[in-house]
Amino acid sequence: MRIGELAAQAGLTRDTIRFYEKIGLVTGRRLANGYRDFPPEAVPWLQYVRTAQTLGFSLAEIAQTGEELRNAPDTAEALSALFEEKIKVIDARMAQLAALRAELDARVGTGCPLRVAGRAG
Amino acid sequence: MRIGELAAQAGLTRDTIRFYEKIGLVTGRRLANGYRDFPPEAVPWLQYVRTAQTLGFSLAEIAQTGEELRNAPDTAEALSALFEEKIKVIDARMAQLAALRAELDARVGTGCPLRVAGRAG
DNA sequence: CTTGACCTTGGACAGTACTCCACTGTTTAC
DNA sequence: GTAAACAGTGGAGTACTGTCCAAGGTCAAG
Repeated sequence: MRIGELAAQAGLTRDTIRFYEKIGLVTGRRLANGYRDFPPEAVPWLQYVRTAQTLGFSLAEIAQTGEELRNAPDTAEALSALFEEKIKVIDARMAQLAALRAELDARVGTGCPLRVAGRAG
Repeated sequence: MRIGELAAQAGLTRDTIRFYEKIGLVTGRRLANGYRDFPPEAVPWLQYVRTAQTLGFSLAEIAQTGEELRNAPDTAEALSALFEEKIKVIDARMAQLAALRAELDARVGTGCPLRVAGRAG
């Protein structure tokens, strides 16, 4: 598919996709006329990019994930290991969020001003 | 306390703290000689800032939270409302994380390449 | 009174992630 | 064939979040 359609389906602008291509976040071949031609998988991939991004991963990190996936041997194990690694990161982040949530929750109903308790130091 | 001590205790550089002061993220008074003088609460506050930041909140958002807290009437209700609002944001973010985690978890053990399933659009 | 550690300011620079623009080429519809 | 919609490139500009530097002021110790 061409860049306009990908942009529409992924909810991005053409400029953003060109930028993503420049930094290696998406790859596509070129048609004879010079137009970019993206595979259909680019759509869910860009959606994944968006998700990962809102979770605090930089585009460089996400691009590297994609790179690793492309370079990984076709064994399912490589993919599984990568996914498990990501899951660990996510779990850590969720724990952080839970801690912050508990902080705030404890303060609801009290007049206690903003002082983050816990390991100060 | 002066900027150097605050920087050491908060694990930041003096430049970063000056930058934070410039954007209203921390406030302090000035000594007669022009030196900044921060209250002890600045330490846990900056730790909170760090936490909130890694969770995806921009410095502007965090600064606004601090602002609202300072401007809030001294009723505990205002604080509670603010905290509850933040909790909602955190819950939403955690839900996102959980969704992504489930995505990845489902793919562990399968050879399924990176295609984010679900509401493709 | 000098030295060194600390502080001040202003401004330049950097990395990330876009966003916009001008100018040009290609395809599609009429 | 012409206009509209789409595509290409290169480069400038923006917002955020710092980071570094130069030139200088302040303070405690010796």
